[in-house]
Amino acid sequence: MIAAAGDTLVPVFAALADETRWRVLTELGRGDASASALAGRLPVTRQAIAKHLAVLAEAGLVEPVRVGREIRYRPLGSRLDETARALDAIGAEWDRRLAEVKRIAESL
Amino acid sequence: MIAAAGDTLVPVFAALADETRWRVLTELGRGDASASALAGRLPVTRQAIAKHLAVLAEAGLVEPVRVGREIRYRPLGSRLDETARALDAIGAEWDRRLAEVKRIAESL
DNA sequence: GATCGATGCAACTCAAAGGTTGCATCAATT
DNA sequence: AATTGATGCAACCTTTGAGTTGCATCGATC
Repeated sequence: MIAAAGDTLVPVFAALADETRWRVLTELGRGDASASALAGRLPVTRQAIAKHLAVLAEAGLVEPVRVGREIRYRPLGSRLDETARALDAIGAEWDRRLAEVKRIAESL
Repeated sequence: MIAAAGDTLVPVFAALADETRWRVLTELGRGDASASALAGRLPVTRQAIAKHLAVLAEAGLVEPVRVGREIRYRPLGSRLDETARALDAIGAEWDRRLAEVKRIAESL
């Protein structure tokens, strides 16, 4: 089960591993916004924002919503929830193994 | 609160955003191991493994344990737990905002 | 239908990161 | 003390990714 981590999770972590993308996500957390709108609030060009949004969309963290002639992006919590559960499971397994090692060590 | 994500979390995500590091973590999940031991099981050199372990240790995901003349590494669940909780909180906030938007939209 | 604001695509630069080879060093055992 | 297996450091190569500029295109409004 832990081996399945690499399949879908790595792109999500890669998407979350960039400071600028977090600023994008934080802005989107205040309300859906287009690439052009985001470019007005962050110190990077619109094209850079567009690339970041593509990465985030590919990872399933945001969703494009067409509004008139612009495309707004909406943050999706579901993928974050899945990721959180996966991390919880792995962390718990590590802790379980560590506890077992300690138990055996103490029983000597 | 969501702005605090970038401070400690980004290095963790960066550490988890690499396929090889997941293979290292998976191996460590089977039991503590040294860089040399891991190099024997994975298709990369010992130096590459050492770099990965340094990244993982810097992120607080593994911990070095000296055993005789070798240094074994142990996976730590605590940092994963923290990360999972942070993701949960952010995801919940997004969902809350989305629900509110929908509620307002329906009340028109 | 002309215009204006928005997105889309392509080529380019630059720095960071994964990986390698080679050599130095350190600690435990004999 | 000599040896052997392990870690540590440094230089180097190559690929990836963030960011830019420039131009093309598309869609809504006037």
